[in-house]
Amino acid sequence: MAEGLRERKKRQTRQYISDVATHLFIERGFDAVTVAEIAEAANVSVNTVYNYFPAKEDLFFDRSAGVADRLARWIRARGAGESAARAVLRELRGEVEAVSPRIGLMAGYDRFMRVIQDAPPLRSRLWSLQQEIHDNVVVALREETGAEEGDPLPDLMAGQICWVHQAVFVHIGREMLVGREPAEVSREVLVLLDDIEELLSEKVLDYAVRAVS
Amino acid sequence: MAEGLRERKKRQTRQYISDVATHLFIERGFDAVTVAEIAEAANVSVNTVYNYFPAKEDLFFDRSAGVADRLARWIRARGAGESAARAVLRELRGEVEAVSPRIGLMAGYDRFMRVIQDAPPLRSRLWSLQQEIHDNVVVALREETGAEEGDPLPDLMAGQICWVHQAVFVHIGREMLVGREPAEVSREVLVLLDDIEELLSEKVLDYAVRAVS
DNA sequence: TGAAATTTTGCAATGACTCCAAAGTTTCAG
DNA sequence: CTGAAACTTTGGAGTCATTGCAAAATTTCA
Repeated sequence: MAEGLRERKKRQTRQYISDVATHLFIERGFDAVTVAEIAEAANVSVNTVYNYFPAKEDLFFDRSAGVADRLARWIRARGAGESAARAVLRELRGEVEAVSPRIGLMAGYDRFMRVIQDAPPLRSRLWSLQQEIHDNVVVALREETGAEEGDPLPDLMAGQICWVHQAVFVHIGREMLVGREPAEVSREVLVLLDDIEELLSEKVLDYAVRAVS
Repeated sequence: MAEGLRERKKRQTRQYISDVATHLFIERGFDAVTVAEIAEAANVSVNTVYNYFPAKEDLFFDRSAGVADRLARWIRARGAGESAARAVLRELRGEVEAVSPRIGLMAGYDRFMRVIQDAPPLRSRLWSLQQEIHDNVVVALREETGAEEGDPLPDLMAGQICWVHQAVFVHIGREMLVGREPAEVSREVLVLLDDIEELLSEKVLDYAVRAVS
């Protein structure tokens, strides 16, 4: 089954609603846009909006699907002889470096941040996203290290690793909000990543090293 | 001026409303209690409730005033030759040890956690509380170390220090939710604190050491 | 004791979100 | 091609948090 008309239509509708909403939010702010307005602008009923999105905040974060297990994925995909933390550091560096060439990726990121900045509900959502990331990392670490049931270590390690990720993005967000240039920010973040790595203990940097096959 | 009748009454009313609300939340859960019910149970109008508390969640967290600057206070009050991180570790140990004798302090803490557990809005509030704590720590560290304007170190260090605090409380919360005995949990947390300390790098443990007078 | 300051309250309104049953569409077997 | 089954969209009514406003009650103090 390729994909029925029904499926395709649903996905399009969903995408369209989310796009329209995001546009409106960026234009006028999260609070200043009512769900009713979004529905009207997207040519659907309010109920349809709620059919796709459980809450208003989800309209804004729809594009961030796949973010929740980023770190866990990176960890599982780490190379032989590489630890969980080092894998995450490497991937982060890669991602940040990849921005310089294609700066376009970050265009508009500041307006995006601005919306979040002054909408408490959106910030809450970001936090629960962090929580999800953390939980996924814990699961990954448990599986990768075969830690015992009550072992608190995977949890602590996940905390450290997620902290790295979070520190980077909070920093990026802050800089973008102040209007810094993407290229400059990306260069600066590479330095930050070095600082961060220096702050991690050997224990953390060497946790969950994948056996060299 | 000692304190007018008006002031006293206000404080009593506030306290009473919050108490009534907390009781109801613990009895039936956050969602299952409407602000109107709380108002009625406290013999005030709904508007009066909103006079004192900006949002429903604040009714539950009113008692946690003073929590926001705990860490910052601990850091500022650290002893000569002691670093910020070590001060926090010491205070945390002290607090945890102090629980064993007076176990009463933690009675009911599990029901308290339960309410938070299944009320997303309450969890959000906890997160913003963490954020407040973090921000206060950053300010404290900046002042104590005289770090330069753009120096990202205080922020990173604050992240590590707050992580310690958070790890401890998340752990306590989880254990209490599972119905563990307070005394047992407290003993276990002391071990956890050792694990945590071992995970911190020297850099973190030795940041912002107060000069020996 | 009475006017000024402050708090409490009632009323009305907005907006997010839920429930339900009535259309409207799409799918698919016959 | 056709009609019933499955699914989506919609309208409408209702709950609840939260806000704004002006009247009513209370407290303060000269």
